[in-house]
Formats: sequence, C-alpha cells, structure tokens
Amino acid sequence: MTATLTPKTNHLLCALPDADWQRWMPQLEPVTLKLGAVLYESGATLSHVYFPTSAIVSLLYVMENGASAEIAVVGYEGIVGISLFMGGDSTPSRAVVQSAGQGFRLPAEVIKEEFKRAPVLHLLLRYTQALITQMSQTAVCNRHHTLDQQLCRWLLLSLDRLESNELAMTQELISNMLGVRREGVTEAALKLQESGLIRYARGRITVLDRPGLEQRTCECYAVVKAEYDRLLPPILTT
Amino acid sequence: MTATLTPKTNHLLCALPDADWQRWMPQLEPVTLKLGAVLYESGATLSHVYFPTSAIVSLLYVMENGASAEIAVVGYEGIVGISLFMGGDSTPSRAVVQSAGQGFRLPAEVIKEEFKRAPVLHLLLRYTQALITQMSQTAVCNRHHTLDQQLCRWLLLSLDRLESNELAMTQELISNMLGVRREGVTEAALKLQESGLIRYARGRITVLDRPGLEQRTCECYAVVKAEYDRLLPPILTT
DNA sequence: GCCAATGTGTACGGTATCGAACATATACAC
DNA sequence: GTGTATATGTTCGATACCGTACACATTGGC
Repeated sequence: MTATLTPKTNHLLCALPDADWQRWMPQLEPVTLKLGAVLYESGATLSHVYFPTSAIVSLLYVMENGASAEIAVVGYEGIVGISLFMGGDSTPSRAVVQSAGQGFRLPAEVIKEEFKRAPVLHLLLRYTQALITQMSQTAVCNRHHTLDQQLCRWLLLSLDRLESNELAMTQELISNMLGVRREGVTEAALKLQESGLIRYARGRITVLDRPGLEQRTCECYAVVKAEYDRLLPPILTT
Repeated sequence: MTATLTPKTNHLLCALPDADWQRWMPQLEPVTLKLGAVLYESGATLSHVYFPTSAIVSLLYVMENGASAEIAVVGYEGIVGISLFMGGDSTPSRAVVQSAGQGFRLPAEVIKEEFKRAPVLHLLLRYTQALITQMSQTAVCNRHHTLDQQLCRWLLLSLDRLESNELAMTQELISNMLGVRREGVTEAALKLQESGLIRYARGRITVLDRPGLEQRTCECYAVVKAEYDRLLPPILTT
C-alpha cells in the first residue's frame, strides 16, 4: 500500500532511542522477502535478525513426520531471530515468509555486540529461550499428539524437576494442566499402569519404567529436554 | 529428598557470576511453596520473582469459562516471573504450585534494578514478552477452540500485520500454519464466506466484515492483541 | 464403626477432526 | 484454445475426545 518503506515502518526500529538508532542505521540492509522464503531453519545458527515492514513471517515447528504447526506470527511490529539476543543462537523452529513484502536485516554480529553491554542478563535470557521452546512445543503437542503421549510427556517433564520417581498429583490436577477431562487422564493412566510403566493410588504416582515412558511419548519431550540441556548446561552442584 | 536446600540448588542462582551472586544473596528469601499456592495471578503486577528448588510451578492460562491449559512448567532449573525483567511487569497467565516444596524469592525492585544496567535491551525484551503471549495463547487455542474460531483468529492476526483487507494466501498454506487438514480449512472458510464475512478465490482472501470475524473468534485473539498493544504501544509514524 | 469427602473406574451418545478418495473449477503456459 | 497445474469443494467411514452420569473404593474425621 504505502509506496515507501523505510526502516521506521518497523515498529521496533521506529521506537529505538536515537543513540541506538544512529549506531544501527548504517548496518541495516533492506531485503525483499519472497513468499515461502526460509529466514532460518530449525537448529541453524542465524546470520541476521530480520525486521519485517510489509512482509509477514511465520514461526513454525515442523515435526518429524513433516506435519507442522505455527508457533507465532511476526510482522511490522516485531523481529525475527530473537534467539540471537536471547543467547541461544538457534531455535528448534523455522521462520517462513507467509506474506511477501519488504523488511530490513541486521547482521548477527551487530545485534550480539549490542547485548555484550549487559552481561548479567544473558543467563536469564537463555533460560527464557528454553521456556519459550517449552511453550512452543506445548502448542504443537496440543495440536498433533494423543492424550496418551501428552501424559507421558507431562510425567517426564515433572519427573525431571523432582529428585524422586514419585509424584504427588491427582488425575484431576493433571487434567487441569493438560486441559482435558479427568476421565481422559484416568483412561490414559490406566493404560500406562497396565503396561507396568507407572503405579498409582489416590494422588501418588510412582514411575516404574522411565525409558518406557520416553518410548511412548511424542518427540516433544525430547525437543524440550534437549533445548533446556543446550541452553542451561547442568551445573556441578557444590 | 535432600535435607538442605540452599539457593544454589536452583540452577539459575547457582550459575550466577560471583559478583552478581554477592549482590543478590542478601536479598534472597527462602519460601515454602505449598501445593496450590498462587505465585501470581493473570494480569497482576508481580511482587517477587521465585527461584524454585524442590517445588514445581505451573504456568497456566485460565479461560473465561474457567477451563485451563498449562503453558509451561518451572522447577529448580528456572525462575517464575520473567515478565518482571522482560519489562511487562505482568502477564496474562497464572503461576500455581504444582508440587509443594521449597524455593527462594527476590523482591521485584531488586531484579528490576539489575536490568536498569542495560537500557537498550528493554524494547526487545518487551517485544519478546508479547511474542511469548502469542505462543502461549496458540497452545491454549489448539487445545480448546474449534477450527472455525482458530481460522478467524488467524485471519485477524494476519490482517493486523497488513495494510489492506486482502490476504494472498491459499487454504493449503493456512492449513499448514494451523496444523490441520486443508479440507478442514475449506469447510471453515466456506462458512465464513456464506456468512458474508470473507470472500475468496484461488489464494486471495478479502475480509469483508472484520467485526464479524472478531465476534466469531475465541478470546485468544483479543488476549494476544491486548498484550501487544500494552507492551508495544503504537508509535506515531513519522 | 460410620459418614463424608476424595480419588478413581466405567459407560454411552455426541461431535470435531482425520484420512483418503475423488470432483470441479480456475489460471496460466504454450 | 488446449492442456496441465493449482486451488477449492464434497463425501464417507474411522477415531479421539467430550459431556454427562454414575458406581466403587479408599481415606480420614468423629
């Protein structure tokens, strides 16, 4: 519609304090984003961050079987490639141009340089990226996987955050967490118990066969786990 | 299990550079997190950030009708209350203790003070929080809402990022984004067309009645929109 | 030892979406 | 213009989950 698209058409660039704007401007490169173009692939280190102006970019997660789900949409209000300043460099999703148009980009080094100014933050930002991965994966999992698989995923994620193999958790509560009926959780839990993977009674769940759970769950658990491990390497407890 | 839970049992606190650790330590308050306790409510300004040690906290979104879906889980590896340093102060989700245990907390002022050291970042962090809201809401929407509603939400989110009321988008592509079958999108789109809300042909969708779409969609669109507006106030285009 | 609350199991019709197969219609290349 | 690729429409049985209703079993209070 508008004939001229300046960097300032992107709201983030537009809102940049003048001092920062002066530093960034010479580095900003106008780019044409064609329909279907891939700005970054899952797991790849990004070379640029993108500031769409008239283009729209979809962040989508592509599953092992090729099915996909969109995690979020980015247009003139945003930036594509937050993992670069989150500290993770890459992310397990793909960015695809959903609506052709214009935008600007900034080399990875430049944006990373900006963030060297605040060393304290990086740990928290890295954690945030891991959390974001978990959220994304939840969205994907809700869309594509069975309740059985989701229950396994949920048990494993909880187990990873406890020291024992026992959870104090009623099926009612789990159903709240997963956003399904309690009866559905009962049926799924029954199957797991009959298979000897877990044992439970009145709010106490004992995991008997962790590898068995890992085998039954969907890819989502592993994706989230791997991303937490990558971004937050386990620290030696003193 | 372990009898003594020091702040260092939380991985983030543990990984803190020594200089930062020295500043933070005197302010860290040990807290007992009881099952079901609410650490923050949707939309409320947070008073503390929490670092769980033996407790597990669920971030969950509660819908208007009371149904809920978990967005993410936080245990000893993380922090509850990222919106405080993301710059948004609040977030449209609730944090509930899912597994009772211990943790530590830090007053909001302290963590915010830490982030004053890096003024440039705040804009990007605020955007990140908006993006996170979109991701969360996607997960919720995938769980609870019909394809018809989701299509409306998707059209509106796309429309907000364009200057015209026309989208260049095939039903096949939309089905990829929503993670459903193309045929499902066809049926949903037909209903919208028959109701006079949209018109389309071979990859061109024209929105005829935006308020109508807003009425048909679920709450998710409004939640995301409101959060983008709140965190990224529209800037006057020069 | 009885009662009430809580947690779990079962059953049944309803429905949204799936998977697959196929029909039709439009645009564009040649 | 004819043909081929692309986009959309239709049908049908299968299935995962829902809503509802209720039965049973365990725990703890009194």
